[in-house]
Amino acid sequence: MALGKDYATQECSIARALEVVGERWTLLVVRDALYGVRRYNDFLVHLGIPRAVLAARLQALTAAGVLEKRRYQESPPRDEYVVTERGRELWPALRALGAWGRGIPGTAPMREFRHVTCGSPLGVVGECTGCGGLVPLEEVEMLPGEGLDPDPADPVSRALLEPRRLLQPVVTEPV
Amino acid sequence: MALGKDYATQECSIARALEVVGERWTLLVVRDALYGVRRYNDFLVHLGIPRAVLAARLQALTAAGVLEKRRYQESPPRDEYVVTERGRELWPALRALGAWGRGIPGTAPMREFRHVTCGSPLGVVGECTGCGGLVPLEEVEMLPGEGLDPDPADPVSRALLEPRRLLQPVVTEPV
DNA sequence: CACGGTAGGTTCGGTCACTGAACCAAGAAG
DNA sequence: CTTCTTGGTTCAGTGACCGAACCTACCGTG
Repeated sequence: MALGKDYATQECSIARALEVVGERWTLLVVRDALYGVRRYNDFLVHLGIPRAVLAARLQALTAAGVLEKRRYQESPPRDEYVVTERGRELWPALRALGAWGRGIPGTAPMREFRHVTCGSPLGVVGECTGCGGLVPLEEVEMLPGEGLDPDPADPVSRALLEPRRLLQPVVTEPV
Repeated sequence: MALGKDYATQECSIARALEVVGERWTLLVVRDALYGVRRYNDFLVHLGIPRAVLAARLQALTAAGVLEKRRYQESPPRDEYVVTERGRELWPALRALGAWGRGIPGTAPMREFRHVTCGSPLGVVGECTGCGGLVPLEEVEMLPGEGLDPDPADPVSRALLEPRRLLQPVVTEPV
């Protein structure tokens, strides 16, 4: 959103959160990071975001402490972006937004989320409807819903078709 | 964000939610509406938003079913914007974002939220830490926090300094 | 060593949304 | 008849976003 000037005058935690994650694409980048996407190229093909914007968002999120840039191989040097604890704390907000988005008319649910240790579906804010408490991200299982394209073009979407845990790194198998 | 083209290709409830509430200012308008702000002029002075943008957002939110335009006096004809049930369902998402925003370093908490019938503070997603369940918006009491300017310029901010329930209409007493 | 491929960017011109200020209109108040 | 209030619309300027092209290491192959 390029907020700075205006939102800064808002005396509100919501406005300050939006200063960090309120710009276009930013929350979708965080969503993908929580789904296990880590590499520049994977974000790129999965989101369909302009390269310059992606670079700016990754840098801003890293500066905000939501992502962490980490060298995963030396030769050739390659970095990946991993969500930090601070980034994981955005899960309830993303989950609530997603739950709200499901209520938009004329659409089928895209993904289902389950507490893997007890099998119950998640509530609107990521709590377990079975055992009641907030579910650690590692115990959240993501399953494809009926609204999802069964044969997507990009390899990241294909990898995300499998039932999988949150945060589990996406591996894009070569075509 | 003016999403349309790009986000439409995203197969994700979060992306679809952001199509509706992801543009600049939109979530802050909804926040104000949940706080009890209803009139064009009150949104204007409280948010410091350009008039054209406010008009566009109010119209878009009304079209999306988040707000409802309602005639509150006939002569002269005056309308107010009231949150619908669909709009109230955004509260968990806003609450989660606000809770996350409180964790941004270098800031004091702006507002506190309490379950008025039992006095316990609200958790990160609007649940009651005392009695456990999700709290109906009418039972949420909002109190000023230490980070809040004790003598703000605009009448809406002054009205929101008082402890008050969510959704309770803001009355801007004449100066 | 030339050549092509991959990962991760930067640069650049065009477009579109946001911004602030000015203007407009219907009624009420004086 | 003039001014004030409420709720807007119009308009020029600016800045963010867009897609495409280009750049830089490095690797693998012949």
